[in-house]
Amino acid sequence: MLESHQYLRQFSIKPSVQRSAVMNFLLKNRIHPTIDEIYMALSPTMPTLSKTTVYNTLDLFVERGAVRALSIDEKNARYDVDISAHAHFRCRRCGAIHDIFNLNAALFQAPETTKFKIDAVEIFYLGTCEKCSGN
Amino acid sequence: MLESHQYLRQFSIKPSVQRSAVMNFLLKNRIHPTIDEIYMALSPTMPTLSKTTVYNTLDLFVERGAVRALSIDEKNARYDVDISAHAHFRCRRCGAIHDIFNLNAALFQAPETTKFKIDAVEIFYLGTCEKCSGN
DNA sequence: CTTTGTGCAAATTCTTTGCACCAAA
DNA sequence: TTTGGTGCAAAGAATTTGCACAAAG
Repeated sequence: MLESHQYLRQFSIKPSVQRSAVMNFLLKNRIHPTIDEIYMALSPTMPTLSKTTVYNTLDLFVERGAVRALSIDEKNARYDVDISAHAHFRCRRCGAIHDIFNLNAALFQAPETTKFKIDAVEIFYLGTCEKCSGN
Repeated sequence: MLESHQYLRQFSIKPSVQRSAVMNFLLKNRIHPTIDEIYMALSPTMPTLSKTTVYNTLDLFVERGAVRALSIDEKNARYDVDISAHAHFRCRRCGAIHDIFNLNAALFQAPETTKFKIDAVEIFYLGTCEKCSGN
C-alpha cells in the first residue's frame, strides 16, 4: 500500500486512501479488471467505498497515463497498469484477458500516413485459451 | 437492394426485407455505423422497423461472418462489412472511424504461442484525424 | 400447420451526473 | 476556509429479454 502511494506520485496523482487501494489492487492483480471487479474486491475491507469513486479514480489514472483503458471487452471497460507496449488476448469462452509480451516492436509502430496523427496503437487477439480448449 | 439479397445468401442468411435493408446500408455506407445510426438511417423509409430487429440482424451477420463487430469505440458497438484484413483508426475528437488498408500482412499474423488458439486479430490506431487537426 | 422473423415494452446493465458532506492543505 | 475528494441516489444510455403477432415455407 505504501508502494502504491509512492507509485501514484510518479504520475502526479495525490494518493488518497481510496486511490492507493485501487492502485494497489491493480499492481497486485494483473488481471485487467473491470470497475466492478475492483469494487467487489475492495469493498469488503473498505465498506464505505463507492463505485462512483472507483469510476472517478480510474478516469483520473487514465488521464494521467498511470493505467491504460482497454476496449477489448465490449461489455465493460478494463484497466491495465502495465503501460508498456504489449498486446492482449481475450478468450471467447471464459472472457479472461491475457498479456502478450515480447512481440516484434514493429507491430506497435504507427503506419506512416498524412491523414491521421496516431498517438496510440492497440493490438488484440481473440480465440480460445489453453484452459478452455480442453473442454 | 437486390444485390444485398444475393450478398446475404453467400453467408447462408435468409434475406428478409429488414435484413436486406440493413446489409444494403452497410454495403453503401462504409462508415462503421452503430446500431443507432443504422436504425436512424433506415426508419424513415421503413417506419415499422424495430431497433430490436437491427440488434438481431447484426448479431446474425456477425455470427455468420458477414460483418465484423468492432470494439474500437467503447460507447457503442460498430459494424464493418469489410471482413478483409485491415486496421482501423479512431479520431479522439470527432469519433469517426476510418479503415487503414495496405498494411504489412505480417501485422495480421497471430504470434506463435501454445497458450492460446488465436482466430482473430484486431489492430486499432487512435489519434486525431486530418479534419480535426486543423482546429 | 410449423417454424422463423419481427416489434413492442419492460428489464437489465454499465456509466454518468448532481449534490451534499468530508478531508486535507 | 477553501479546494478537492468521496459517496449516495437518481438519471441516462446501450443492450437484452419476454412475449405476442406476422410472415414464409
